[in-house]
Formats: sequence, structure tokens, C-alpha cells
Amino acid sequence: MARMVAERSDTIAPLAEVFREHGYEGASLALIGKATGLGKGSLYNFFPGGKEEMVRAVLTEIEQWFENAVYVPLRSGSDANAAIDAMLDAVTVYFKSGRRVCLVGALAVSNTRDRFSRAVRDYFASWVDALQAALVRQGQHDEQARILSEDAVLSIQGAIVLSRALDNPAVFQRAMDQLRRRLLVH
Amino acid sequence: MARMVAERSDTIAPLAEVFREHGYEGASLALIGKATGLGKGSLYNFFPGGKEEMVRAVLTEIEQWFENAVYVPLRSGSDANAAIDAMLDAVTVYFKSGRRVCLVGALAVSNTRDRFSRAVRDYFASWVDALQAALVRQGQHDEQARILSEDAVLSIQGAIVLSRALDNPAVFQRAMDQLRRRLLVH
DNA sequence: CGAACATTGTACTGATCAGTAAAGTAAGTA
DNA sequence: TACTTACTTTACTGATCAGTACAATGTTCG
Repeated sequence: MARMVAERSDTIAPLAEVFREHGYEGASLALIGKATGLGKGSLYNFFPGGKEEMVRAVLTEIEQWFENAVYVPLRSGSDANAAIDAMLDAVTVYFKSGRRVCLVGALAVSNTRDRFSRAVRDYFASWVDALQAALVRQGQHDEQARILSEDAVLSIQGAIVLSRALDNPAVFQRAMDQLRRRLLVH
Repeated sequence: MARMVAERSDTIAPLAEVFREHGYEGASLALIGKATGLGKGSLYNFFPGGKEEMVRAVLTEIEQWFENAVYVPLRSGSDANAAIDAMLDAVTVYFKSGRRVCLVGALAVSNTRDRFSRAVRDYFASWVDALQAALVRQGQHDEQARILSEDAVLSIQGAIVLSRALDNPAVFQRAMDQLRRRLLVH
């Protein structure tokens, strides 16, 4: 049949969006097909492991994006303060002020948690560790930096939940402002 | 057929648990039947509206529990500080230090959000408002109390996500300790 | 007793689910 | 030109989905 020369990599973004909007179970192959513009045949050609492989591909992509855009600057940026500030800007854009769900966070509270538990744990552990490293470079003690970095990551996740629940992006914005006050050295 | 004289109210608790564990879409009638010990006939006898009515019944029950155990003391308890302290104790037990998911929070990030958006919004709005009232009684300004109460509710939701993701209830505990420091007047 | 009613199990509906099989088509390559 | 490989469509599988229909049973009350 007609070839559309689709590339596997082109499917990741729409795949991510459909999993974010409908969750793992809620994202049916019909929905996935509509979102990607691909039929089942193409989908199983690119992802022989089915939905599970699709989610893993999406998680890998997300992990890489955060690694480059967030974790690397936090771990080894020349200016720790600037890296933290950039992180807060980046997540505000990435999560669209709470209008966009965090797929990894959603997986963490779903029944599919066990299936992707390692990826979920790694994502959050890397984030907390990277932020802790930046806070230590700022001059904070290890324990205090740990508490602050856990608090920051958890606040971002909670801000997504609450701003969506109240249907009010300003809640997300206020939470980010609050984090700036707590994390940045003036 | 044999009667087991089940009461509708007896089904709410197992219903809540199965929705928490599997989400709205993931909780199939087969799962629900197993959790409640009831067949489809009984389930549809008690809840003619099907799954949607079951979730609404659960949400009503949750709302009432929080109203009595948390919101009322926050809004009008004689000791605002004690009410906030009791709230933090109550949620630690209720959410089992993050091992138990918040159904309302999970609905807020799922695609079924629209269907239950009013109940979800009301739950969180009541919580934030009640906590704000307690903080104002403590002597805080309205705006600062608002920011603090949003921050507290969002931190609890985020603590559930992060402690589940890291599979570590201590994360939840540390978050509650942090909240105690921020909310309580010493 | 017997009628009205509430509760329950079973069997069914049609829709949708994830996944498979295979044939068809294009592009690249020898 | 012939062959291989990559991609796509179509049609199908059997399982499961939510929900319905209904008969069988018990309880309650006149």
C-alpha cells in the first residue's frame, strides 16, 4: 500500500500527548492511531511490543529531554542559581502552567505503576539528585539540600494536580514563585 | 436467588479502594464485583447509573469524611494551630504515608476529569478555603494565608506522587514535617 | 396465606479492546 | 530487471468491556 515514509521518531510526540491525555489504559489503539495518523500495522511495525513498548519509547524520550534541558545544567552548570531558575522556567513551559499533565507522575499513581516502576523511579530520583547537587553547590548542607530538592519536585507535581483540579493556571504560577523564593539565593 | 441482604452503604469502602487502585477506566465491573463480592445484578440494583454513579457515591463519601474530620475543625475549631496539626496527622493516616492514592487527585489528572470536574474542584476548593480560614485565625494576612494553604494542599498531593514514585513513605513523612514547620505558629 | 417488593445470579447484547496474519505497494539495491 | 526490505492496509481473532433483561429467590407486610 501507499507509503507515507513515516519515521518512528515522528510518532513519539503525538504518542506522548495521547498517553498524557488518556493515561496508559485509556489510550486505546484506536485513539493512538488517530493521534499518530498511523494504522495498527504501522504501529506494530514500529513498536512490536505494542502499547507497552510505545510508553517505554515515550518515557525514554522524556528522560532524555529532562536530562539535557534540566539535569545537566543543575548537576554541572557554572551558575547553580541560574540553573535552578532555568529549571523553573523550563517546567512552567513544559507543563504549560499545569494544563499539561506529567506522564511520569500520572503513571506513579496508576495501577500500571509496577510495570514502569523503574523508569518512574529513575526519572524522579535523577531530578531530586540533580537539584540537590545544585543546592549543595549553592552552599547548602547535604541534608537541607535533600529536603529542599524533594520539596521542590513534589511541589511541581502537586501544582499540576491542584491547578488542574481548580482549573486555574495561576495556582501553578504561584507555586513556582514560591519555589523561586525557597530555592534561589539572593 | 439467595439474598445476602447487602446494604448499599457497605459497598462504598471497597468501591473506593478499587477505584483508587485501578482508576475510573481501569476498574472494570469484573474487578468491582470481586472487590464488593456483588454480582452485576446487585451492583446495578444499587447503582442504576453504573460506574459513574458508583464514583459519585464514593466522592460524596470522601467529601463528607473530609468535611467532618478536617474542614470543620479548620474552619471553626477553637484552636487553629491544633486543627492544622490534626489535619496533618489525619492525612498521614488517611493516605497511609503516600502508599494510598488520593482518588480525587487521580481524577484531576485523568481524562475523566471533565465528568467529575465539579466534585474535584469542590473538594480542593473546600480544603484550601478551610485551611486559609485557620491560618487567618492564626493571625496571618489573607493573601499570605491563601498562598500558604494552596502550598500545603498541593504539597500533600505532590508528596503522594513522589513517595509512590520513589516507593519510599519517608518522603511523605518529611513533606509533612516540612509543612508543620511552615504552617504552625510556635 | 399471598401479594408486593427488594435482591440476586445467569445469560445475553453489541461495542470495543489488544494483538495477529497476510497481502499489497513502494523504494532501494544488485 | 529481479529481489529484498520497509511500510501500510485490511480483515480477522478471541477476550473483555459496560450495560440490559429476566427469572428465581427471599423478605415484608396486609
